[in-house]
Amino acid sequence: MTKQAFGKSLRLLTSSDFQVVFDHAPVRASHNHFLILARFNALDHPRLGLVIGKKHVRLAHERNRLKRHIRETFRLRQQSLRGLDVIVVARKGMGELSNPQLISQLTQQWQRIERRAQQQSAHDTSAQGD
RNA sequence: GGAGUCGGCUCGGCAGUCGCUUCAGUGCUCAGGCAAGGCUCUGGCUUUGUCGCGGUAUUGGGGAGGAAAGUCCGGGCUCCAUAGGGCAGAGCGCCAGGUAACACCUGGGGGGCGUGAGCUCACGGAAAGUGCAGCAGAAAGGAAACCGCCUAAGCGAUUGGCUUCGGUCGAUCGACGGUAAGGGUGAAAAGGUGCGGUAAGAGCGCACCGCGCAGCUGGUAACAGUCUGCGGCGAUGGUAAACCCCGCUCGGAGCAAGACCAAAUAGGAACCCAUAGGUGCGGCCCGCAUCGGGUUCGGGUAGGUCGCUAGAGGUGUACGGUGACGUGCAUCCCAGAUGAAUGACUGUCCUCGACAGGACCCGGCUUACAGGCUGACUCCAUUU
RNA sequence: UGGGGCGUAGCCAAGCGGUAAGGCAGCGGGUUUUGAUCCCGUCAUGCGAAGGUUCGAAUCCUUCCGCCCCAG
Repeated sequence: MTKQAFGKSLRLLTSSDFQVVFDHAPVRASHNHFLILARFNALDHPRLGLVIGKKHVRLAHERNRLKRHIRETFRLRQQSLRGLDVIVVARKGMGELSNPQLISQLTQQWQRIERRAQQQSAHDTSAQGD
């Protein structure tokens, strides 16, 4: 039951949190409507940050809709994103996506992030082992 | 029944699962405070009780809009001086009222539109002054005469009769004379129609309509009138969203205002005294503050807390008022986030769901918008 | 969220009540053996959009649209 909660601890809260991820994000997934940046943290849970610019999505209720869906998809697969700080950046045209399109594209990109994070951590541990 | 006008309300419903935020209660944990006791080298250490920031779990409440929007006006609130004086500048503009205030609202007047219910209008002043009107046109403002019309008087030319040779009576022509009817230009050329009048014409005269001024009456007033009198009306053309005049209103910035706690970092901050000069306070001046000197120690970025929601508040009711609204009483508490919350999924029903998301708060205006419910009224048709 | 500014041809722009200058680019032509230079002509719809004031609006007023900047 507690596995799928989404409280304050699962979010990036300060601009320094954001800056750390922007400065060095080894895991990335790019899509032509949005971009996901991720970096390992020292915690046993993931954290999410959102950057939805007014430039790219003009209307406030559209921005809210995007944020809700991003948070929802993140919430439902937070177990597999364990140990990552993630930022989702909106690009132009994201607001034109319908809800089903948005959800399918988001889940695709989350899967890519998970695979790359696994590869990365496997590489790190083997390197440490050597 | 059809067509239409003006309002008011509402913004998918229900069930289940997983989530977000806030408030309250409870359990656990815990920075720390307080009280009492014990030990002690008088620094402290420790036990119990109690309060309890924060975290977490759980239970139960609350959780976007009519436009939350544009930021176009008006306020509250905060700081700047207590928000003051003058100039400059800006806004508003039929009248009366409502209001915290307004550019809003209500009622009334006037113009325009509609058969009507109704709708609509930045609607003070051009008889204080300055300016503007390209092109066209003769002329664009207290003017002028291009074409045209006229030849009565007067003037000039030619000429005839009469003559006492001074003139006098005619004819024809002219425009240097008269005219503003008509033509033409323009957005605009200075009352209209008819009759009279005249050489031709003209408010030149008259009638009716229109206009202006004064009075009277009604109305708080704007204004109105089958009212009375006067004025022929080239008095007084248009433009003030041109300058301007008149009347009224306005100090500036904004919650990223501002107050408090407070790592880092830099050296300053508070109080008293002095006030020439510099700087700041809204554009300027007045005015005020500060820089300067002395004395005393705290100051403040990241971050956090407050401001932050009980209010010109909602609902009901009684009374006053044509109404906007006001007053009294009763009752209710109805978002308060801060990397920023109302969602997702499943099922189901229907009329298949528009525009769209609070960020200090209110009152308006404007713009966007799929529907649904409902009240009052108008016109047309028809039935009984 | 609050505050401020700007929209004139493909680009850079002047004009701010009276038929919208100018430059670059483009197109057509001329000069030249060819090219560059130079000369001439051209850009039917254009003043961000819609209303209003005015005889007349890019210009004045109102509302809307788009873009940019500043304040953490």
